Amino acid sequence: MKVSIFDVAKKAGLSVVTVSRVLNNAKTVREKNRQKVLQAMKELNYHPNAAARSLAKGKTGVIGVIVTTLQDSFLDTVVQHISSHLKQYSYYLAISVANYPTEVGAGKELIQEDRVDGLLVLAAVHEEDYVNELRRRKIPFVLIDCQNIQPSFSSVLVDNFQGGYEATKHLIDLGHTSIAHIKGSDYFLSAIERERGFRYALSEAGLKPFAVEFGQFTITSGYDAVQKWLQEGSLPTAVFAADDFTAIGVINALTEKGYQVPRDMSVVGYDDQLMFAELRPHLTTMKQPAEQLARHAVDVLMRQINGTNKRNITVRFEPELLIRETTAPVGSY
Amino acid sequence: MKVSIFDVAKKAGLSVVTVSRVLNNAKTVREKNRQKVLQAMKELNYHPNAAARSLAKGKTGVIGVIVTTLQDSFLDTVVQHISSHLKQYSYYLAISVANYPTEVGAGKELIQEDRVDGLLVLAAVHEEDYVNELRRRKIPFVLIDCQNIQPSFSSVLVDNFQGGYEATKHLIDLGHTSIAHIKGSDYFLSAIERERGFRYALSEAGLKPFAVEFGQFTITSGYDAVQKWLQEGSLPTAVFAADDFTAIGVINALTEKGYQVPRDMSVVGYDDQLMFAELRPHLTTMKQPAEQLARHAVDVLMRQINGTNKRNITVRFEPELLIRETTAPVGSY
DNA sequence: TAGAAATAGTGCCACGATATAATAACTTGA
DNA sequence: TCAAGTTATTATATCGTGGCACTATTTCTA
Repeated sequence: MKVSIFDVAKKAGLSVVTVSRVLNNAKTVREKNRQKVLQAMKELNYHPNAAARSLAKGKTGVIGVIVTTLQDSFLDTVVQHISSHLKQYSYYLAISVANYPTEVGAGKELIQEDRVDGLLVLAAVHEEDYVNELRRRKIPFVLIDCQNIQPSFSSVLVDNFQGGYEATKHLIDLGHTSIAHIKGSDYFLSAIERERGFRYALSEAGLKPFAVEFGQFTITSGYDAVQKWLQEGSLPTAVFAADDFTAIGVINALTEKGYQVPRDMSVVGYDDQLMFAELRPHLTTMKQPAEQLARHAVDVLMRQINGTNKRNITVRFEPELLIRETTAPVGSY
Repeated sequence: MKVSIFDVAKKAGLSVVTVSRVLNNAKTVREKNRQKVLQAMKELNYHPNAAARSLAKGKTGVIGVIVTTLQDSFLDTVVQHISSHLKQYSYYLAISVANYPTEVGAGKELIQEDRVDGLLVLAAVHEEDYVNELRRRKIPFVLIDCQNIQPSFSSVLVDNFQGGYEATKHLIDLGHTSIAHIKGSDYFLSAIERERGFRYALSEAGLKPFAVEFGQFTITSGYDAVQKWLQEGSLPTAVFAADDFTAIGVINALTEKGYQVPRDMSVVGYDDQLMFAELRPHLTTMKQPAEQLARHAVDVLMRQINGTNKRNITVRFEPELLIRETTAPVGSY
């Protein structure tokens, strides 16, 4: 029923081994025979069985991706790029949605049963234990946008301090002096770093924050901050929000009260979430280089798997400021 | 180095077969011995090798999911539910992001190399050929929210006609008589069905549409429709938007021009996209039962794989109207 | 306590490919 | 033309597990 390598060999009038050679691009096959084999494979519509191959080679051709949620366009984008980039290496993608904090040991089974040759860990939070386990088992892995920046791990991430700094600098350059920040959850290093960048930019300019509000990367965070300021009686002229959700919340609250952005307030977000791309006014935001991140992570992982990697390195990419419609020079209206 | 079933057998003082029996939950193992085996497995931290198992059993324990994009919260949610529901069956998830229309034969390799035991096809558009190929190869599959409703395929979907009908009925019940619809791309059956539901509800009430505008499930679609109406000089009092993005675009355009929702216009969306859940005013929308959909699809697929499924059935779920803040009785302000 | 039923164990092959090492077939040069 | 060297091919063992057909042992039942 099922065509195996034997059938191909028979049809081509050669041995199984020769067929295997062709499959694995071994050099020592006469061109004429190679053609015969290819022809036979085609006619029989033969495709090697992955399980048998894995068993014999000790490699699966599968990469596992551990991700806490798919409900985030930045992560989705990264995953999508990982997927397409892996294809170039003829690798497949197995996804384990971790659902933190319920499942801490996500993807464990993938490793234990030797289902994957390597792992990409996305945006994990408390990954130390997990990662040490991987290390102990000698499973190649690369951390993407994780907090753990131990130099002994392969890791790619985006410079959040720089992002916070640039976003704030942009507002300062527009002449704003009354600038607030709405933080992300302190739980995430990214939030802490962005705040640090914010504070640094201000102090560099000899300014003090109008306010620094708590938030959790949600629309509500931005909405509530504005409510609070209104109740207290005064608004800043500019806000650096820890992410696009927060920024949208800010704009939403302002619009609802009859204020306009950027006339009454300039707002900068973070992430360039696709879903908000079309909302008016178009959001000025910090874009993270998802594709670069994905590509680099995959490349590094592949080198680790092939053993051609010398040492582990943390690579830091720069975010990019996208100036759109929610920021304007102070008092320009 | 690597622990195999032999090591476990040795440690437990039993034969390999008995260990294998324990692994496969065969009945004929004395409880005492089963414990001995489990104990040995634990101590050695043994886990069966997936490749060897697949090869021997002819099953992989992996389900493939074909999806066109991860940038949609409805699909994401479905995938996430699939993932967690599969765990109950001890199955893993391999994802193939199709990127329609570039890659039509997505996931082909998954099948050809016997990497999966079955497939879940999400929201495919022109899947006839693809699906026929699956059928020919006798790969179990279930279509989720696909257009193809041939009764000979297993398929689960949400009743879009009903959704369109209910959304519109809600507006009619609120007293609206000037109701418009902004369509989704005609390309999708879901869009066509929702429009049909819309028209049916109106005609049932003896009403005519204020307008039916073209759209493509985007924020811009909604935004542009409002712009157009404003230019033409009059607005409907209510709008049924083909999806939440469109609805957000409508609200966005209105707010920008100083109109308020629902004071000046009632708006109903479709999908209950998570990302908009916190936006004010909270969107009245049609929620699709993502979890039910995922659960049922997985169950059916499992039954197909186990051969306990008699015949293929199309199951249609009902969407649910979530009345929130963007709809109000006509003239209530 | 015999006999039936449940439980364990043995050994061998299959699964579909690759690795290894031995063998065969070509080249090449003097 | 033939030995030496190189390239191509093949037979066989192997990867880790499950299936099968029996046999051996233990436990339960009447």
